[in-house]
Formats: sequence, structure tokens, C-alpha cells
Amino acid sequence: MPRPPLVSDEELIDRLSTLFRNAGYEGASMARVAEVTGLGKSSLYHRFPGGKQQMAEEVTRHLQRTFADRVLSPATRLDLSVTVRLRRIAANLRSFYGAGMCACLLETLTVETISTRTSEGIARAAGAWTDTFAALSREAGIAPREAIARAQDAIARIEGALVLARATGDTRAFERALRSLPVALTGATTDDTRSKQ
Amino acid sequence: MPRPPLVSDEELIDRLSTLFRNAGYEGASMARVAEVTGLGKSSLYHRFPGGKQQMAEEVTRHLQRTFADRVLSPATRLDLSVTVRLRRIAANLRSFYGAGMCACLLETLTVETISTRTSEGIARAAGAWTDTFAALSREAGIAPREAIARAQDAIARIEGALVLARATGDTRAFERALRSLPVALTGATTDDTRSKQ
DNA sequence: GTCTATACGACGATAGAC
DNA sequence: GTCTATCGTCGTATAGAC
Repeated sequence: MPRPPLVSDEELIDRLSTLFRNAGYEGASMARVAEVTGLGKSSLYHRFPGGKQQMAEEVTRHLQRTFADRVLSPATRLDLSVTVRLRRIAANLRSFYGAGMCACLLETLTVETISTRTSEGIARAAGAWTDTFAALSREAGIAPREAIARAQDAIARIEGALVLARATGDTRAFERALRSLPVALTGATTDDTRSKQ
Repeated sequence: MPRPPLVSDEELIDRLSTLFRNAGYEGASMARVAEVTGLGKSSLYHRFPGGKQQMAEEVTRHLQRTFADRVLSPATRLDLSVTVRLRRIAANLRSFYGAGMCACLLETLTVETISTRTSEGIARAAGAWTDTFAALSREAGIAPREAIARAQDAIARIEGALVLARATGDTRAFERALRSLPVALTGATTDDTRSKQ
């Protein structure tokens, strides 16, 4: 009769995700992994035969799912206006990133040397986020190509605000990025650089 | 009679800066440092008695100076209009960041565990950049508080575009961030989230 | 499935010769 | 000022008992 695991798979990947997000790939040493999960190293290699690389891959997948569920899910609430949906997404982003004080895997995992599989996962996550924002922008009447540009620009502003917050401790740019999200994706703009491209 | 160094101080800090920018603090192992500088480890500890931490501090200072000289210097060209100065700065940013494919110390050095002195240097560099942009914005007639907000937002957009480029390989958001820089700091905006703050 | 014990390399840093 | 040789520590990963 197989022995039940001390820590459920759900719990395990959840704690791993938190660690990888805040410490990055190289900062998340096996010692710290063992510490935050309460498991010995051998147990971890039993659950992740591929070692740290496999952990990074599964963390990437898990955070992408979590992001879709806990952040982007209002995007498909067709009963709400696009603006209201974006306001809800902004609120979700605020809590997901701890009001600007939490890092994003896009930033922490792209600095370090990681496997091709993991960086492909990161690229896919960025793509999914962009697609969601672009779809909302199109739904608000923005032309397809400009919708993609607006989506990328909005995400860039959010990510950059997180970088700035980590560097300076000032989270106001993050707050403004969230506040301006509905306008950035749906509103009129004085920025004529997009149409010229 | 003292023996002249194999590599000049200038050359040394320059190669170190390139390495730290692209590999980050933990990725810049002493082995790689020795490799790119052509010096042995002991020589490096002779020139940097404080070890890697001292290297990081001096790289931070050096890059801040370089950034001021090679990127932000048009800001004080009082003979040019603010818009023209910003276009020149945008061009400088493009070459400084390798058209979007080079990382920024703000991103790479804030992920990893570094000394307080170094992170203070990073914060100072971010502050200097913000101050320069905010001064230009004020010069264009923007109110002081909003000028700071615009400066932060413009920097966030640039930094975030670099993150996105590293994650996806798509540098178009970076290009747009540079193109819209003059308007972002000086022009009218439909973004009413700033004044509400 | 989890543990203790350990292998083995890479890390940052140092000693001492030249 | 630079080198070779080496230290101790921590990294990932594994072996084998329970």
C-alpha cells in the first residue's frame, strides 16, 4: 500500500512557485527549496526526477494557469463591458503582484541560464497575456494590429513598473499602470507612433 | 619600478560592465570574469580587494556615468528644443540597449542577492534617470508632480519593453517606447489617471 | 515516499612564488 | 601585477536504508 505524500502536489508546486518568483532560478537553491517545502532533497528528486530544471518548467506552467485563472479570467465575462473587465483584471494584477512588491517570472527567469523548454514556457506565457489584452482591445473597436501593439505596450508598462518598484521601492508607477489600463487598451490616444509603423 | 597592468583600468571596468549587464551578478562567475578580462583570479582580487561585490559596485557607478554621458547628455543642450533633445536621447537609448536586445542593470541586478551598497547605487541610477526625464518634461510646461509621474512611466515602459524583448524576442514594443518618448514626456495625454492621484 | 549520508563539481576567495 | 595551487563552502544530484 503506497504511503501518502507529506505534502500534496498542489501544495508543493504552490510553494515552489512562490520561491522561484521571488528568488529566481539560481537564487532558488535546493537547500531553500527543501526548506520551504519541508521535504528532504531526495524526496524532491523523487517527485521531480528532472531536478531543478523540471521544477522550473512545472512552476512556469503552474503560474501560467494561475495567472489565467486568478488574473485574466474576467476577460471572458461577456456580460460586462470591456472597461469593467479591465478594471477587474487590474485589481487582480494588484493582488497577484502584491501591490507592486512581487516580482514576475518574466523578469526573474529571463536573466539566468535556464533550459530551452523553460524559456519557451516563459515566451508562451507572455504570448497568452498579450493575446488576452489584444482581444479585449479589439473588442473595444481597436484595429487588430494596433490592438496587439497596445497590449504589448500595456504589459511593458506593468512589467517595467515592477522593475522600477524593485529598484527604488516606489510603487506609484505600478499603481498608475493599473489605473490607466482600460484607457490604454480601449481609449483614444495622442500617441501617433503606432499607426506610422 | 612598478609593472604596468596587462589591462587598463578603463578596459577592465568596461569588460566587466558588459558581462554584468548580460549575465547578472550570479551569472558573472569569477571564472567568466577571468575569461572576459584575460586576467587570473588573483590579479582580479588584487585590483578589486573587495571581490565580486566591489566589482558590482564599480560597474554600477561606471554604467551610471556612461549612461549619463552616452545617453542622457543631450538633455542639457539648451540650444535644441526639448522634443529634439528627446529624439536624440531615444536614439542613444536604442544604441545603448542594442536595439532592445541588451539587458539593463536595473533588471539584472535587482533579481539577485547583492550588497546594500550596490542596490543603493542601482536606486541612485534610477533616480538620476528619472530626474533627467522629469526636468525635460517640466521644461516643456508640465507641472512638477506630473512631470515626475511621466518620467517614471516612460522609464517603466522602456524597461518593460526590454523585459518583453528578452522573453519573446520581439523588440517592437521597445521601438515604440522610444518613438513615443517625446510625446510621453511633453505632449497632451488622454490619460487622466495621473491628475487624480 | 522519505530519510541520512555522500559524491563531485563549481563557486568565491586566499597563499605564496615570481 | 600576475601567476599556479589550493582552501572551504555550497551547488546539484545520487545511493541505499527504512
